[in-house]
Amino acid sequence: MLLIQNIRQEKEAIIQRLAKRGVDFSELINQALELDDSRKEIQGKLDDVLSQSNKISKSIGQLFAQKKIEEANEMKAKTADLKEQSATLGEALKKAENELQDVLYQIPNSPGNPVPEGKNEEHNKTVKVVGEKPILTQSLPHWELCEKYNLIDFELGVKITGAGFPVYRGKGARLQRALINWFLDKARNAGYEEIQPPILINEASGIGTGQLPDKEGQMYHMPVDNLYAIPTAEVPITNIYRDVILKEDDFPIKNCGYTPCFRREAGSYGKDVRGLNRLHQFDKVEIVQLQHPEKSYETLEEMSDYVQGLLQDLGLHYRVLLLCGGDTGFASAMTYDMEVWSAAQERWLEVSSVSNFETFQANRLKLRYKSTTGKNQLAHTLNGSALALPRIVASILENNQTPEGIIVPEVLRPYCGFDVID
RNA sequence: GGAGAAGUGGCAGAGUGGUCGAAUGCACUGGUCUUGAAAACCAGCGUACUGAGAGGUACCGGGGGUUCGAAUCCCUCCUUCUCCGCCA
Repeated sequence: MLLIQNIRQEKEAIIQRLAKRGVDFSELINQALELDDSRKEIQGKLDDVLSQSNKISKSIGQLFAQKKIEEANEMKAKTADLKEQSATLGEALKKAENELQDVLYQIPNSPGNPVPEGKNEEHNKTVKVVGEKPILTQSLPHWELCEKYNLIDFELGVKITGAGFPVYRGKGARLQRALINWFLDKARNAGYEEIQPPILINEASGIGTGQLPDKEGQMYHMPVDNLYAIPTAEVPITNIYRDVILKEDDFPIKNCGYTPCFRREAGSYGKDVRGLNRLHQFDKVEIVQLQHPEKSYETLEEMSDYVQGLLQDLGLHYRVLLLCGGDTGFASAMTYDMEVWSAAQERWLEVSSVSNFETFQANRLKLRYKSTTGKNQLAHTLNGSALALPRIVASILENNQTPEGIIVPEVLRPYCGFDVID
């Protein structure tokens, strides 16, 4: 959520930056400002009324103390009108606040300066391409490789749960575990504290990171206890810092965590969701940083470099995209996507997304820090996948296939306990 | 799941209807003193909205109610603790 104070101060600049998303938000912005004006006006009136009635109440107390019962009762009569006014104004205030919030919830984060203008993925900017397309003597897609080597059984998952819930087995399961451990060890070596959060969250947490109230359809919901299955570890980990006031020298806070992730992915079908490309349940190691506003873009680069280091270690051919305004997520100010080349599918697969949310999440979370001047200010939050497993597994399987079997990347061998999948 | 107790500022802990946004202690920050430190002493020390400012308003687990007035009374939800039951 954007800060109404910022919208007020830099209205035109924000409208301009938002326009990079390919949509004109000036109307909503104006609406927000008008609603905030009326909110202020109502609050001012309400405060006056309350102030008067507080004064009267106090004097009634004093009169009682002095045993001036009659005078006190006279004063009581005066409050009836004020009471009615404060009830009316109180309701009006609540309404104004809710309306303002509704409008603010509809406004996405305003893109950072380097973000290119554009409506969709066609306008994303390729920042970097690393490595080369592997030349394969055979090129089976990963779903065929999974079957051939008995690594992942998609049908079995359908039987147990439904489509999008694969069963990993044998070397397939071990490869999963190896990747998770290796990712976590790398993150720890890079200074991230490992977190094992709950994978079910309450409503307040969903609101804190912006999944609620709008995107509940994308999460699995357990109505009996009103809990949601997390779509990413970002949700529970970032919510650790909900309603928290940090000290300035706490920065940077670096957390990582492995969790399964659950996404309903309502509405996606077809070739794009074949095999591991899109799942309802998958594993991911997430990295999260809280940073001082002046350093968050530096940190975004650092996190992007970190994720790229993982891809390089795995020997994968990848590219880095700077997402254009229209393709940048609702809450993000700037996002890099890392895409790995899938040799058999002959397409790029998104394996990581690293974003700077600036104060957009922190505002909802009420995540602040006390600056050296003693003032509380919103912190910046960033996160990224490091990494999501399914597409990494797909790329490793496809790109490393040989007639003799699938060659396990060297860095994973100590974790897997085998060199080749055959 | 059953029975009981409790939730107050960073922590501890007073406060059971009226000058309580809240005593006191610890912690923290600044100052005096000191070559420096400690001790002692003095001062400051929650959050948010609003106002040019003085100030005003709200917040004592969350929500609702009673009252002229609620940290204090009532209802409800949540959480924690103790005992019992069940159980990885």
